[in-house]
Amino acid sequence: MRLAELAARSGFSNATIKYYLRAGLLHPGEAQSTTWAEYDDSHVRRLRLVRALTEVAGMSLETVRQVVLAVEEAGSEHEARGAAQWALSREVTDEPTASSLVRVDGLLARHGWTVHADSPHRRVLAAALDTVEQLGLPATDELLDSYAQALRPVAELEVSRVAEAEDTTVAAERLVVGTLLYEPVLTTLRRMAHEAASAPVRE
Amino acid sequence: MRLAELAARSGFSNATIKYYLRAGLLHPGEAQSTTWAEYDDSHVRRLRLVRALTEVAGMSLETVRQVVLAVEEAGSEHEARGAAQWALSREVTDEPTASSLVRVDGLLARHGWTVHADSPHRRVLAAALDTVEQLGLPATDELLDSYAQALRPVAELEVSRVAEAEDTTVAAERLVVGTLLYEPVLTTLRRMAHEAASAPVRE
DNA sequence: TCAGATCGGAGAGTGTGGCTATCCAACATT
DNA sequence: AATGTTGGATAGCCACACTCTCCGATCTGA
Repeated sequence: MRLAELAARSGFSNATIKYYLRAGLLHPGEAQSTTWAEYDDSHVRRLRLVRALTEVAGMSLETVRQVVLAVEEAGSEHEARGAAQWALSREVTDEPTASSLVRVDGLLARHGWTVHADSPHRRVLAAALDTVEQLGLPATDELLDSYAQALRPVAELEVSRVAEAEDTTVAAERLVVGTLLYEPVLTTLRRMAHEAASAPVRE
Repeated sequence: MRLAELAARSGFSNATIKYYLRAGLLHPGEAQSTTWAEYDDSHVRRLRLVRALTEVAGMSLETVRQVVLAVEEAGSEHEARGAAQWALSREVTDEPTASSLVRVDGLLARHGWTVHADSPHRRVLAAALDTVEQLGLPATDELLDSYAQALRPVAELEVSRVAEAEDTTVAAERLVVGTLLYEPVLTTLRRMAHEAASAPVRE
């Protein structure tokens, strides 16, 4: 299909697709002549992915580009996971305090979770703990433990579903999409659970 | 304290604080004369809240403003919850499909959750389900049920902690801050759980 | 065959968000 | 009275995410 048809199918404007091509968010079509390039389903899927990551996950185009490149270059599911995690973790501006890092490591140890020592999540989580502490709402270990305990079966189910994927590229994409796109599902459900949990005292 | 001291204590620049005052993110200080206004701890706390909501929760200043106003005007915890939820829910551009709304309602019914019929979360969740479906990663009821089941005890613990608050304003603030600021904690823990759950197959 | 439409590509322009810098009159300080 | 600082208003700036305009090459219909 030509660019115009890709635009019609994806719902993006002609100009926006050109912009995404320039920005490296979309791989070029197969040039058939100077004025003719063939785009296929992979381009449609990519555009859907970009839309999902920007609109649902609220990511910037630059972050989307890094995630997309990481997924593309990954030769294995493991590699995809590592690259995607690096790309997904927000830049933590403030260095986390040592005490928060210790708390994170303690949490991991209590639950027997094996996480890479230089995994970005350790620092991201520690920084998040610092922030809530500064606002006078310190997270108790009890709360963190309940989070960890609740998430373990969920994570196992999710990982097992990703592992079913046929192809490496599909698996990598599924991993990233699943991690990111289910986050709004999870947080919205949590807010609903709050509403439900406080319902008895409602008017 | 004067504006300059508030700037020094909060870490924001003089100019930025003036900008926040204009934007309605920060309530004015008590004017002592034409060139002298008294700021207090409430201003320091507010600035910390703004920083937390923008930097950690990634919210726009306009959204922060709405949340802050909602919390300020709330006369009761219940009111604060309603106002905050309205403000917190992202603008859902696409209308959710009817079938997703049915799935959401089914989920709520299965778990006995009471949620307001016009709660924004129903539509937000349904729209999120539509999105993952479009990307070929449909959420099974099994997955949604496991999310809901995992989150219930967590939400109950969180709600009980908020209920301990002394003052209505403090309770409202705590509610919003808790809901929003613990989201990164939760999502980061989920990503860690993924890493831990797939560790056995790591190199 | 050839005039006009369409294509892909590149650069400049646009609008919004989040600050930042400059100016100003009023006041406080020495 | 001279100087410096304050709060308030206006305008400017920069990054992001497009969007518009132009261009030469090529495809298409009569």
